[in-house]
Amino acid sequence: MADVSSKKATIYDLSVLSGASASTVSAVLNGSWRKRRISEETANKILSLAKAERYTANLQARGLRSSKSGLVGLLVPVYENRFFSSMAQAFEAEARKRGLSPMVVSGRRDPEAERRTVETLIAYSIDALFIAGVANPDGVHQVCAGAALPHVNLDLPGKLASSVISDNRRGAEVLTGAILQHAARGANLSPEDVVLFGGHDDHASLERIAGFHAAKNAYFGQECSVEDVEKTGYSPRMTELVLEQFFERNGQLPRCFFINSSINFEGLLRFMGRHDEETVANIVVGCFDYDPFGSFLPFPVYMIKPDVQKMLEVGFELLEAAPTEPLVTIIEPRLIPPRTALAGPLDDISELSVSS
Amino acid sequence: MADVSSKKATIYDLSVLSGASASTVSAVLNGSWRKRRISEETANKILSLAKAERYTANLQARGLRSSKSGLVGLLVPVYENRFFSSMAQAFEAEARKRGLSPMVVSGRRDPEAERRTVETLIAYSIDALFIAGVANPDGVHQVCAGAALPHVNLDLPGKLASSVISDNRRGAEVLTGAILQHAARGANLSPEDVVLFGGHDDHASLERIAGFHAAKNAYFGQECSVEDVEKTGYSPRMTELVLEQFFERNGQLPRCFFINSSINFEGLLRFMGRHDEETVANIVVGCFDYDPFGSFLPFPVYMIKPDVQKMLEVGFELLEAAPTEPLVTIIEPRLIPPRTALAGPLDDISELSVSS
DNA sequence: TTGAAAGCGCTAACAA
DNA sequence: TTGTTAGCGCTTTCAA
Repeated sequence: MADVSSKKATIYDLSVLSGASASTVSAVLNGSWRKRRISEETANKILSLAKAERYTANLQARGLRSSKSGLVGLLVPVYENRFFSSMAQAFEAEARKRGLSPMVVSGRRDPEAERRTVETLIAYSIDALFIAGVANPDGVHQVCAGAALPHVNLDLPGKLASSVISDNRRGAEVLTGAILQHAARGANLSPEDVVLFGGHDDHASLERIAGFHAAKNAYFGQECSVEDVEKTGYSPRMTELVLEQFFERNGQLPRCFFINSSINFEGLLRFMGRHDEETVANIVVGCFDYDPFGSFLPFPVYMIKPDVQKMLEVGFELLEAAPTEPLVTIIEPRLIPPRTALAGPLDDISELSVSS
Repeated sequence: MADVSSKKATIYDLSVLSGASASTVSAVLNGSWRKRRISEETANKILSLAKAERYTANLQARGLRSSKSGLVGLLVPVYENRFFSSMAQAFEAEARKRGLSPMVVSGRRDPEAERRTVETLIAYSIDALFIAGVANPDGVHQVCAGAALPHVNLDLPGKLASSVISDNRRGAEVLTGAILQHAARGANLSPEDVVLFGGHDDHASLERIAGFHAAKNAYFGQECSVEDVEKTGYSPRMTELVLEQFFERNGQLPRCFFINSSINFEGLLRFMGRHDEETVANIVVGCFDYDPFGSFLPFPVYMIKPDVQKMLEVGFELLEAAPTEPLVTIIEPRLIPPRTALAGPLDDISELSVSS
């Protein structure tokens, strides 16, 4: 019977109980016993003993000794956002699938915080790091390089390590095409009716802007030289501000919005909160990010859903392959038409019994 | 100058370089040197050496030796949800404020997964665990007890440890009152116009149902004995199913919805995706959870926002106080009127420079 | 004011 | 097929 004494059992306890040496116990318990040619008999004895004693390995000790902790990190800017939280969800699943333990941390787009949290992860000897959405990629890369930490960039490209990114250009093109087509059903459009809000000078934004312009040029059959991009960074507050300014300047909102991310979309929500429903009654929105609630707002919202699951699969493969040259893999995102609520992680589980 | 050799510096490296012993270096580097009466001079020498060598402590080794890892866990069902992701955000902030490292894991409301992930956390010698939203609290509690792991229940009460929960009853009462008042502006209501969807037999659901009924009884001035609760568990799919059944049975949706959580709300979204906009044109919704996008849907949505920040502050205090008897602390949530987009974590950061 | 030495729980040569 | 031994990097008595 299991000893109920609070202290956790160690391989030494099992060594004494089983009569085998600590190293034999160790080998049995970490699975390397076949290779170490330990008899099935002793293995079984130790295994059942371990179960009886509720043995679980001390992963800090194992990590210290073997200099690999089994921890993998994911750095996101924030959790409170459908894109990054779904990324965290996929990351956790993918990590566990590989017997690794996920550690998700948030850098809050603050270069200081980003560096510090990554340094902390390194202090815990994480084996690898996935980097998604940082304010200062160079700073983080530098820290990784200094610690010789394998890492993969997610959703943003990097020079020092492999990257998995969405097809921002093509996604933006498709998204822009969709809102143009939708809006054109009602009335004639001119180039200044179609404006992009959000983004900055990062790679993703620039690609999306390029795709946005490509689609507009194709639609209008000309090089549109109007000012149709309002950069706001990844800040809801700034997006709201810029929208207010636009509204004041023009007396109305543009007919078609391309919104660079759900974070910027929250800026539009704030604008909506300060104006009546008429103000947004006729707009058509395309957002480069997916949020099920965003999909049902009182105007048509087309969304682009990056394939985070795929991105993480590829990311882990890249990590394992450890190519000599940094590789960039581009993953196709998916256009989500208005009024679409996709299934999520909670759909995979067994339903609870239902009473009325 | 710092050695660029990839291997990380250890206290022994600094010991050699400084001429002091490893134990002295250790004491200086972990801050216990004043107490150990080490001279300011040697301390400073070692400190500057450490900086030059870019020394960072190996936290696995420290943890192994001192049998406290500095890791705190948070178990949530899923990330992809505004409530739990804001909880993760607050948890991380609160943990770092205390010099601890957060590890957030998702149990996917799967009793097996919940146990396993908690066991893994324990294997990494986490110092404490916060438990929020599990399918099988008993299983998890048992694992914690077996490892003598201090833990705090969040958003659900538990017998074995202290709990911090929302005032579900009062919140539900306020929320129900708000939707009743709103809906009454248009037409006369009868008890069967006001229906609760979601939840199960867990404490939170039961309290919310009680608050819901209290508010209805107060409004209608009578004990309403109508069947006005449709339990669906915390499953979008099941919620959708039950809504479809309701719709088929009655030829229309109820006028007023009380939705037990944003997870159930996603079930309503799916229903909406399968029906035209007319079907939901006149409903009034109250949701026990806050989501900024949910707040702007094409019908009035009142929401209750649990005060996760406060819940976590209290949670950590409870952990530190370690009361002999489990304590239950109730935190007031906040009613959010329709069309409200609150500020979030990204608003605290410095804005990027903005170009047009 | 500092150092020597033991050991946290585990892994991995190397012997036997 | 198994055991012995020497650490991984750190903390912590205990002595000096």
